[in-house]
Amino acid sequence: MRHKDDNKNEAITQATIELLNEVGFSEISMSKIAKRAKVSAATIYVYFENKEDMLGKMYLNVKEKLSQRMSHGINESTPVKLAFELIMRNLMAFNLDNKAYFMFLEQFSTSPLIDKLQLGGSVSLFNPLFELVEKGRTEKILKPVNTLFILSFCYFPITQLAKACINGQLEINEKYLNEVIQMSWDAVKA
Amino acid sequence: MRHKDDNKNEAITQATIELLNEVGFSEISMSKIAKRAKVSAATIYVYFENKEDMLGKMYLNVKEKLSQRMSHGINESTPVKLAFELIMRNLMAFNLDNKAYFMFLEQFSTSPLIDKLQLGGSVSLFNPLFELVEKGRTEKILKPVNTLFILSFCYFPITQLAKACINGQLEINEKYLNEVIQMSWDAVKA
Amino acid sequence: MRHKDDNKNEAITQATIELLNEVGFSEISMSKIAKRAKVSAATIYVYFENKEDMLGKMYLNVKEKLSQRMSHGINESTPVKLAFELIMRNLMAFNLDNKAYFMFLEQFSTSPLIDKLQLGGSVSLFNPLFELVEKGRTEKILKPVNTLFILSFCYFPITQLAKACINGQLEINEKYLNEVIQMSWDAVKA
Amino acid sequence: MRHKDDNKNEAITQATIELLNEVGFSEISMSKIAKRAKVSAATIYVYFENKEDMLGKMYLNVKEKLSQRMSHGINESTPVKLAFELIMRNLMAFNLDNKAYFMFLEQFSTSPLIDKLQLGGSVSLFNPLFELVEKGRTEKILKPVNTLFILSFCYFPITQLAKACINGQLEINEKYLNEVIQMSWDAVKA
DNA sequence: AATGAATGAGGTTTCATTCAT
DNA sequence: AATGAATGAAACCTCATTCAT
Repeated sequence: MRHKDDNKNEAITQATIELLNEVGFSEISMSKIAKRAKVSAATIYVYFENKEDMLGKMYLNVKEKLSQRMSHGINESTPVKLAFELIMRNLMAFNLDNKAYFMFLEQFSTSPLIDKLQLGGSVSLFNPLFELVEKGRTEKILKPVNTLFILSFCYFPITQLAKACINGQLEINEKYLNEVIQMSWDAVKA
Repeated sequence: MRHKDDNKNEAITQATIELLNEVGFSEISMSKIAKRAKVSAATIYVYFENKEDMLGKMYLNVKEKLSQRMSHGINESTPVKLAFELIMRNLMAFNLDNKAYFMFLEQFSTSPLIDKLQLGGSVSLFNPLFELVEKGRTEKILKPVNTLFILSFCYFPITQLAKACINGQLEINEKYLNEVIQMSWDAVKA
Repeated sequence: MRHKDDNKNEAITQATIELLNEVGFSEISMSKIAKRAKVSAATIYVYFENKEDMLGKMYLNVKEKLSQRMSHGINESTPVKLAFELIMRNLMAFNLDNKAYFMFLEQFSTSPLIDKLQLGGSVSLFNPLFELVEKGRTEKILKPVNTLFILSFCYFPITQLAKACINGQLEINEKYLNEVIQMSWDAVKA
Repeated sequence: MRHKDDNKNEAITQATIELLNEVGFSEISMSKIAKRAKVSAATIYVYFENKEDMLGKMYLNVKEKLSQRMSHGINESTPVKLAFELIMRNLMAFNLDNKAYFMFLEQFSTSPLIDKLQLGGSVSLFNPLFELVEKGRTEKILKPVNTLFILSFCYFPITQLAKACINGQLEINEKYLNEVIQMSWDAVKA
């Protein structure tokens, strides 16, 4: 038998994410993906059970990539405030470096598919950060509010900045980044 | 000539928004919409040019509804801080009262369709609020940052709270609402 | 709106039955049927829900045709023996006059589809004849055995003769017909 | 070179016959067969040239099994009437003991495949019995009619009884068996 | 011998849209 | 205005088969 060709799997994933960015959920199709990935449409079904399975696996895959990048350079001894800033910088960097992944996640996370496939809420993305928040709260550095709120202020404002930069509404800019980080910090700090 | 029947138009809109919430962009179709709205698929083409035209018009329609509700009870003499709080409360109320509209907007706003149809970014949503931010800035009540940032902190955190409530992750709760409003205010205040 | 075109329905039915005779269950396809019937494949779905629905409805349709022809010229006053002979002659005539219908029924009646669609056993074909058998039995003209057995001897031997004629194994022949009728009668008579 | 594995061959045959019974000609496929037989689809092509070849060989194989069982316990000195009865009992026993084989034969024998593969009519099944009929006719025990007719009355009525039993329309029953044998004998005896 | 990978062809069905009434 | 009929195009997916190991 032949080996499974990692290039094919990768080509399919890449093609899917690109297409989803270009045309959206309503217009992607297995044959368009196959054509872009330069494989037969039937080949996709060697790697994935069906379209849903494919999209679901890709979502988990990309979310994992973001998740790892997000906590890069942070460990349990990192001071809370610094960690908070680093997470936001990591997020910004990931989103700008991986525009397609980023937009894919944005689109997927608002789609009913996520519930249908029971791929969990966006919360799970933050799993490695829960301890950090807990620590910040006991040290009275962070506000004594629901962890979800803290994480929201960490994730969404910076994500909006990234989107504005990608759309061309705003130029990418260290000053902007610092402003948003400061604002988010003001929101969550005790 | 007979009149176009507003009931039919409304039924089509309602059916589309419901379906988009239930199954997502990849699974809606003109015939499913027609069946749900209890009209013939051909009837949809009496009211809209084609599928894209239909979705685009609905998006503008719903966005307008949200936009109006958002600035409800606010005028140029409303103090900045109060106005900020009212906007957030209005947003929360709209999202919870109009779950389907809300989720429709969320889904649409991340889709490439929005660029294709040139329906403008989410900025336009805030048009009536630009003056308010300007005023806050000159009065040194708000931070001297890009208006987009101020509005981001006004819109996204509360929206995430609404989503968490709708998903059942959090119960709806005046305390939560106050906490998020306070956090957002801390972010934007000078 | 347009009228439903009876010609189209008929063309689809005819094409299906012909093809099933020519290539069998494993090789018919909706697109082959459409091509032969000179309609779009999508048009078939205007008339039938899906392939199974289509085949099932055709089966009932053809079975009804056979059923009616079978009891042609017979009423409650027809003497049992004559009626028995007439039924067999009617069957033979139907099968030879409607080779395609006949082979379609033969093929369908051995297929698992018939159970899946719950189209009833071949018994129902004989509904109008049950009374006749009952009468024959009370008059002690027929053997006092299960009605199913009587009907079996009425239906299957003559059907085999028809098949042999169609296959070219035997020429069609009044003598043969009489022989089989006589044999069947010897089997069922008291 | 390794030997072909009889177990695999057997598993493939078994899987095919089971599936044909369960879903019919229109729904079997090489991959379903492979999955059921727990081999790779490619393995089937080690044993058979292609799908048609496979089905054809299986048909001949199963028909041979039935053919042998049918004349079990009979030799040239067996009296005609007894032989006739034994054949019918053998048939009944085979069909009930080998439901899947039986239904497979029924389904295959009405399919156009049988002509396409030129696997001969059902006549060949009776090859070993032709002499018996000849003998019966010269001894004036059987009616002086076409051999095909005699064999029809031997095969089809009892087969219908078997089918009715398998379908659950009738319980299996020595009395029923005797009745049908008697009826068939009345049909063929001089 | 045995098999997972790979695929072009084709399967069934639904699509968005137009037509005729 | 409203709609059932009709359809070419395209959707997802499975098919029988071959290839490379």
